[in-house]
Amino acid sequence: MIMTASPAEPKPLTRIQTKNRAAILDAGLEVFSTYGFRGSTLDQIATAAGLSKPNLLYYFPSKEAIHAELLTGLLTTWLDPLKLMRADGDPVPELLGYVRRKLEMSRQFPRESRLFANEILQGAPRIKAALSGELKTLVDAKAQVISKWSKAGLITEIDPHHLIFSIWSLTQHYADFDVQVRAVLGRDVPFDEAEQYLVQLFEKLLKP
Amino acid sequence: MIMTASPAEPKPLTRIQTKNRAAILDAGLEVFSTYGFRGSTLDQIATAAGLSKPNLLYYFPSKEAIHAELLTGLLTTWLDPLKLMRADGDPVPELLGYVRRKLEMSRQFPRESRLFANEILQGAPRIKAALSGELKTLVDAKAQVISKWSKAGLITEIDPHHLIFSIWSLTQHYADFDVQVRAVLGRDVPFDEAEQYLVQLFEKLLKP
DNA sequence: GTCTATAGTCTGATAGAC
DNA sequence: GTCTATCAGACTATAGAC
Repeated sequence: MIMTASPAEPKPLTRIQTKNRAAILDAGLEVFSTYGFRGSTLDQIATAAGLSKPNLLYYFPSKEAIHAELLTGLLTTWLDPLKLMRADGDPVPELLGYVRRKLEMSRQFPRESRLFANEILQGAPRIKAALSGELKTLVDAKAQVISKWSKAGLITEIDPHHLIFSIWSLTQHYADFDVQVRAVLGRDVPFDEAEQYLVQLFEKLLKP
Repeated sequence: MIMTASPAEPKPLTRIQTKNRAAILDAGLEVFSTYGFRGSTLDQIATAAGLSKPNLLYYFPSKEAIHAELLTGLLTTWLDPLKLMRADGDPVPELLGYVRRKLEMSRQFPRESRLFANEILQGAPRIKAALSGELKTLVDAKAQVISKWSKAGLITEIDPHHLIFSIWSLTQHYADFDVQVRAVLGRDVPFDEAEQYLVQLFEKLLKP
């Protein structure tokens, strides 16, 4: 009798499995990003995915598992725009590029942004470790780069951590508080206007 | 038999009623601001208030009623800092004053900020009307004031609505995403630093 | 792989004793 | 005014037929 010793035999997924897993994750994103983890139910997710509840639990062992897979998949995507900021580039264009990429994520992935916002707003119980680990490490490294730019006189003297926080808050606002922005403006979120505004803001702010 | 015709006889509350209602509202704020409406349970609120669940429902008819009372009470408080911005004052100090008052609310009432954020993030089902009504009216009026300042050359040319959005997002970030800020900085939220940073940002931005 | 049926728990809310 | 007891429905998750 022949058995491989590998503990993690990577079973290939059938077409139907691939399709259903994708449907569940998309439905989970929709529901979790709207109601948070505790406020979401398997019934909602199953209905949104077009599956029965037991069938959904055939693909994922638990509600936690769906949420966890969404969050871990998301973190990488979320860090990418900041990773792309290069220390050897021109400071202002590098920072403005970061702002633009981040705003673009709010435009294209508002549900992902709200999923993340919900998790943090609710105390980040499932992702706190990654915040003080992976995220802090990356932010600290990039803050050092910004500090060097400041000291070299290439941009104004500025607190690099607060600068990064302000980029996060300003760009994510248009996704996370989308309902409020639309209610106040009386029209859809004008991302092109927002981009112009943010470019104006950061160009003036960063000027030495 | 004498009966007043008044449909809303304002029964005076006993001391114990006043105390218990306050305890329930405080507990509700704590729980709703952490888990959102759907994710919160009466059990949690009752425990936090030091009451039994039936006793809690003696003071408020339903979960909705507690949440509604918190939200309506909050809206006024939330609009006040903007209302205080005067058209006949000096533009830059008036706007910086607004920024400071708003940040001060994040510092002193982070739970209230998160309650509001949760509600909006989850689609604002219980407060959408106030957003397109009362809030929009106030914001539009103040936006006109800012526009006049712009046109008179007292501040830079700027989109007034996006300016207001940016004040909201920057100040509320320190309350709503408090866990993330603390994780990245590795220490408590430094509100004094934040204030200095935001003053620097808006002074540079507003300069004509 | 997908279904029905259901176990076992939690939820918002009520009844009725004290 | 406050409690114990409890309801009906919703909840996550499992068992087992097909």
